[in-house]
Amino acid sequence: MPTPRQQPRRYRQVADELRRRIEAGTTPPGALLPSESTLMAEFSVARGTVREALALLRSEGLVLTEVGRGTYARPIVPVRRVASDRYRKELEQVRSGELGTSFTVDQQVDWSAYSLDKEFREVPATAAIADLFGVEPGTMLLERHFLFRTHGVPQQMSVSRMPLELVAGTPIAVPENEPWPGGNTAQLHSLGHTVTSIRERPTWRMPTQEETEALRIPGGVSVVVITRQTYVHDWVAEVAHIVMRADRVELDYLIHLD
Amino acid sequence: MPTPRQQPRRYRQVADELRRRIEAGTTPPGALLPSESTLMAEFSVARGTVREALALLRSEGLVLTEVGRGTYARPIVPVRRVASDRYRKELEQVRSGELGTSFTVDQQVDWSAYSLDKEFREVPATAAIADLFGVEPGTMLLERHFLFRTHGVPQQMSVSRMPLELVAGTPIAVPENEPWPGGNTAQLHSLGHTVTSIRERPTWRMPTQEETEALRIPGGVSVVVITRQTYVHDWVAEVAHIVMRADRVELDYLIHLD
DNA sequence: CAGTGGTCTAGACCACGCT
DNA sequence: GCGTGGTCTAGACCACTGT
Repeated sequence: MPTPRQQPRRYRQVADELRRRIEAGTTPPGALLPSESTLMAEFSVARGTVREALALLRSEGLVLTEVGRGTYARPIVPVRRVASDRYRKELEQVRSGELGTSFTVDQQVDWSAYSLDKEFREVPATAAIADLFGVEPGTMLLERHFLFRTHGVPQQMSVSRMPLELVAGTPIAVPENEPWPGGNTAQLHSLGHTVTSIRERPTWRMPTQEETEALRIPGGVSVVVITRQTYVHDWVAEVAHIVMRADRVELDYLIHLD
Repeated sequence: MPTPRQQPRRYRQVADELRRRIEAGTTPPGALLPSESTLMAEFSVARGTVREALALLRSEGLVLTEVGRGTYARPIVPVRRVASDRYRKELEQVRSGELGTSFTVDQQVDWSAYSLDKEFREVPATAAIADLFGVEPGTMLLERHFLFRTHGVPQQMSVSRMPLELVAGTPIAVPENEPWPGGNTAQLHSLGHTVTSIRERPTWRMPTQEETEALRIPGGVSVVVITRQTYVHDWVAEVAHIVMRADRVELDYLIHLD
């Protein structure tokens, strides 16, 4: 039996007290915590100890840190539900001729409230991507990089790829046609292909430097990365990687059994 | 335009070099990295700097740390695919009378190779749980805590709840009947209810102390938590929380559109 | 500019795993 | 018992954010 520590670690004591204040509402969402030097004085600990305590709270998702500004309680933000039935809705919209994309469905924003940066490239498939498509490595792809914003705020980065052979010379290969009403589903529909299923594999990790800058992610916040394969029967028509702030999304998958 | 740093941070240099060694195979999976004091000497930096570098690699999932042992490159372990069609398979097994549970389906292990700790409680529904069931807070539930192991190694913790009214006096309320061939699906089937859909909401976070101990999670590894609702038409028959090591699972959702 | 967090140093004592 | 990482102290200089 390990002897329980007589003295709980100081950094945990500090973290516990700060957590208590946040949960009690003494430090309401969005409010700045005391600065590191203030906390050093308040708890009579070294700065390293204060920083350990704050790192713990960051890893719990309770606080965010921004340089020059400070550490603050996680603000309440509307969390975006990324539901599996969004693709069904998208398909219905396409068939009925309505506007929208799965992005606008998730965000519940008007089509007009979002904008995106886009960059198209023609690249050979890496081994990993070729595997997801089920083609030979080196097969040429149209790779489309997007940065979505709502009301000017960056929300989502994605890379979507389609076989170049499929889209070369079509309106899909023209960046100016994005955003395309109805999204991928509509694009494939315009080529005569109806999406039959979508496979999504979500993973979580810390953001890369590029992602931190592009999505303006504060310290301690991780990202969700969804690897998506768009199927037309057994054929993979599109492979995408979608990156979002983990604290702004809630994934929701409904599995029908009957 | 911010001036790019002339001198990259030392801890990043250390992390970059260690990362290079791992990716180049110089430090193969499972191999110990040099100890912190060795790294201090090798790179001529203070211990805090070495520890920052290792913390970065941990957050990237490249290395794991265990006290008294050291920091080592992440070993290659068979990753368990948690596929959405596991419930379909389970339902088919139940109908055909075969043994197994979705856990054994995921793990691809024999029914006999796994064991579990179990603890049953009768508790009133908290507000959050009641909301997931769509009942009044305080409604009595049978709460079943499980710790699954394969070949003795802890793999998964879960808490599964069913309305007490539904299961009181039935074999489901008897702990000795676990593990129950066919799992939840079979249990509900035995009461005359056929599962029609499953809703899963996955989230990621750092493990609690309890989870770290129960699942023997090394430093830097996070957990996946799946909130599951088992539906019989519009009625929620079960609410579960499933906790797994994030580096040992790959979530895989297939969304049928036709 | 003052104040914030980011990085870095150079010590120290401790709990834990292995042999 | 020895070496590992975990925790803690007390300094220092820097970059970034706001006023």
